[in-house]
Amino acid sequence: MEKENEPKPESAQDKGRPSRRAEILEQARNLFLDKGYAGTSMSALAKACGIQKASLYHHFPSKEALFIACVTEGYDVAILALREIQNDRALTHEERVRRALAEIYRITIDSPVGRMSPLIAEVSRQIPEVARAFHDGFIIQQHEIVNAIIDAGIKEGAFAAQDRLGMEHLIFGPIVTLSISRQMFTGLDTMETLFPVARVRDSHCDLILQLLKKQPESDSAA
Amino acid sequence: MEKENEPKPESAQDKGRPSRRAEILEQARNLFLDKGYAGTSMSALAKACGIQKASLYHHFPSKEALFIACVTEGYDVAILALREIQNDRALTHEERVRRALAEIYRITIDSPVGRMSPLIAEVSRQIPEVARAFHDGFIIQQHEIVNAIIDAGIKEGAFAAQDRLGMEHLIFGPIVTLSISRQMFTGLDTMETLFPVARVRDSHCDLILQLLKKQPESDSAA
DNA sequence: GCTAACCAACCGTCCGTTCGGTAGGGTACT
DNA sequence: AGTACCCTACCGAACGGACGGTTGGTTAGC
Repeated sequence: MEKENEPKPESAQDKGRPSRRAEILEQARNLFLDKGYAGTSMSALAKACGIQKASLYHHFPSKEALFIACVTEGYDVAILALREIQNDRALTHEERVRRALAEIYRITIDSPVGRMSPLIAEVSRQIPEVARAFHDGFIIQQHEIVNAIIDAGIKEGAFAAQDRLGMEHLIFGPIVTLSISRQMFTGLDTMETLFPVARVRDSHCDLILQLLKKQPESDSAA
Repeated sequence: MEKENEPKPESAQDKGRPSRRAEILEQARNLFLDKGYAGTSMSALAKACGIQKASLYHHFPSKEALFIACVTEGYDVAILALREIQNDRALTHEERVRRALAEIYRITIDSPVGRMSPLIAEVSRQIPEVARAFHDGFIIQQHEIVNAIIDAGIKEGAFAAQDRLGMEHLIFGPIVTLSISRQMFTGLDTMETLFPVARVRDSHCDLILQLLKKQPESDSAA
């Protein structure tokens, strides 16, 4: 029951039409994000797709396999956009940080993949491979790119050398938390006051650059 | 069905014994945090408490009411500890920030209430009052206290005036995200490398204080 | 005529909830 | 002292319905 989750031969989706499989995945992502994993039933998903429940099992062997596909298929393009910013030689170091930050905000708040953190936290105990895939394929990639961008700035003298781990958490922490807060507090009147994307993003970016551009405090050089 | 959720007369728990109601709440919190809302069944909860499922309905009118009690009962003490730090006149401004940060880390990562963000994100659409209660009783309180601590430092010239909204997100963002990441990636080998509580906390605190103690960049004076 | 795609109907299980009942401690009236 | 009564706490059993998953059969395009 645990070892039958081959990710499908993928041989039939190169036709021109959007393919039922892709539509199922999109509807499933919406439902999972809205109701959680256990709160989403295969019957409800079938109804949302306008097909019978049994037809879902033609495309995916189980609910679990379908969920894994939801998580693992889709963050490649997100990472690709970040890589392009990382390798864009026409940008200054500061501008590259600004672009990368803006892109991570876009990914984490607007795209389904970015909004899946609470969902993965929900199922991480029951389906550990989901956490592993999300970690290796998404989190690690993002952290590596940001580290490389900052390292390049330090090597060329544009940035001060701050503590690596602290800077990572200072960059990703506010973005992930903003995304989750906006999911939690959708509909509350104070949502746009406390969690406005554009204002937080700009202010966040300014503060990060203050830290990167300043001379370190003298202590803890290493 | 929505208006019968009075928090119980509370007249019978002043006996010496720990009260069944409190034990149900504790077990429920553990299960909800582990399996999610929809993933936690009343049968499993009853078994964890060592009583019959029907007995749960003697103490709580429904699963939903029980969950609301789980969220709303318990963060009073957490907020109280923060208030004490805020009002401790013996501390320097910098030391007060360090203590407050450390306390928020403790609350958010160690206490059940602090770890409930993904859970609330899961049910916020179906039970909006949970999100409202968590927001008003926990999030807003914490933000107010941190703002007051920083304002006091600014007023006495100890801190530079940084953008309020950005600083809030820079303070709470990494903590909440660290808590959720540690829940998501429990069991992964890189967990303690990428998300170690003590190291992140100390580095985070240093960086925040760098921003508070430095002179602002000259632009955007309010 | 083969096969991928789809469907109606169904399986056993578990869900949240309800019902009726009982054991026991406290009053209160006789 | 006896007993009738109530209340809290709990239990066993069952409810209707929804769950994830399966079956066997039909359709439609190559």
